[in-house]
Amino acid sequence: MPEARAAEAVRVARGLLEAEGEAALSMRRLAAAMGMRAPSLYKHVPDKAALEVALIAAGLAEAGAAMDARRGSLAGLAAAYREWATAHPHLYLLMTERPLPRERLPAGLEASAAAPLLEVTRDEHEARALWAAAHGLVALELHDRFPPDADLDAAWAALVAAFTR
Amino acid sequence: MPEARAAEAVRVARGLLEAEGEAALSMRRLAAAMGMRAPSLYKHVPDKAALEVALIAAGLAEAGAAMDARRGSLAGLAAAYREWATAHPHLYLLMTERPLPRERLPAGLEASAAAPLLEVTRDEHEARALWAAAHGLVALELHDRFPPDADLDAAWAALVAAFTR
DNA sequence: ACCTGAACACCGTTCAAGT
DNA sequence: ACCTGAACACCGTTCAAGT
Repeated sequence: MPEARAAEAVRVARGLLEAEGEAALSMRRLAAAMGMRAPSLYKHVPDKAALEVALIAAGLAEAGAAMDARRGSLAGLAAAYREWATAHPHLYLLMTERPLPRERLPAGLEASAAAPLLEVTRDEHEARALWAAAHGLVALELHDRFPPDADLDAAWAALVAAFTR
Repeated sequence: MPEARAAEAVRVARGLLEAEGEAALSMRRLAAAMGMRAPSLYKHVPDKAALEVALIAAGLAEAGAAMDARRGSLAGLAAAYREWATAHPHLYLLMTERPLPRERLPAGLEASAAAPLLEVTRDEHEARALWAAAHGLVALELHDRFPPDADLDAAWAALVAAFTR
């Protein structure tokens, strides 16, 4: 897919998503931002799902790198996870609230994003539980599901404590 | 809101949501299922958001009751949470993936749904972390985000172990 | 009191037609 | 090769009009 104009579509799509949220990521809005009409987009990109796959892949790589930079400590990884997600809330939710399109993703991407967590846990099952816990805290925060007075720093500390010994 | 026809709208809306998912819960589909056109719905219900609030309130009450029935044991609560959520996947996601409309919800509903978790943890922060962990596992499962060969029973066991002592 | 069609401002996508 | 308008099958919502 990545001919010059397709790469531009992905770049502009990410800007729309991050700046204005999921609702702004429409083929009509994107086309307008590129100076064309929606049908023309289909000469450069197969469909909207392909655009989303490209955004998901980029997000996974970046989030993985952010965690890799804090490799080794559970508390550091948790902080890196929360920071990356809250810095890219709309992209984060796009990455986690639909099935992972594994066959359209670069080989090894999922595994390399998960590696820092596996390193810091006993086994894959504990790594899965830890990932889910971090995801749950982030997702509920991003969706404004906690009471307004909830102390989320304390909740993260409790999570880290639970998975430490 | 709950005049006879409004109550029917909520009932039929829940049927559509649970049977066919979020996309089926449209004002046009709902109206058709009730033998009318979409604009007529607005004589009985303020808007789609009000319908969703009614569904969320019902879901919270039911999930709370399911957990109340397994009060006391962390493992039992975790199992009750997972079972209720996977039995009502579309309603569960509707309940958790948007801000809680607290001012339109029956008083005390949120607190009573949270009570069984508070009972089994050290403090509110640990309760929050535990809820988030359970939510994360459920949400990632419902969205098909785990590898197809992931052992989710083992992940739930690891979660329970982490929060036990 | 209740329901309607028409309309408005949107979606993703296809396709014949224009340059 | 690239872009277009028109169309199709959808959204939530408003409103004047009908019974």
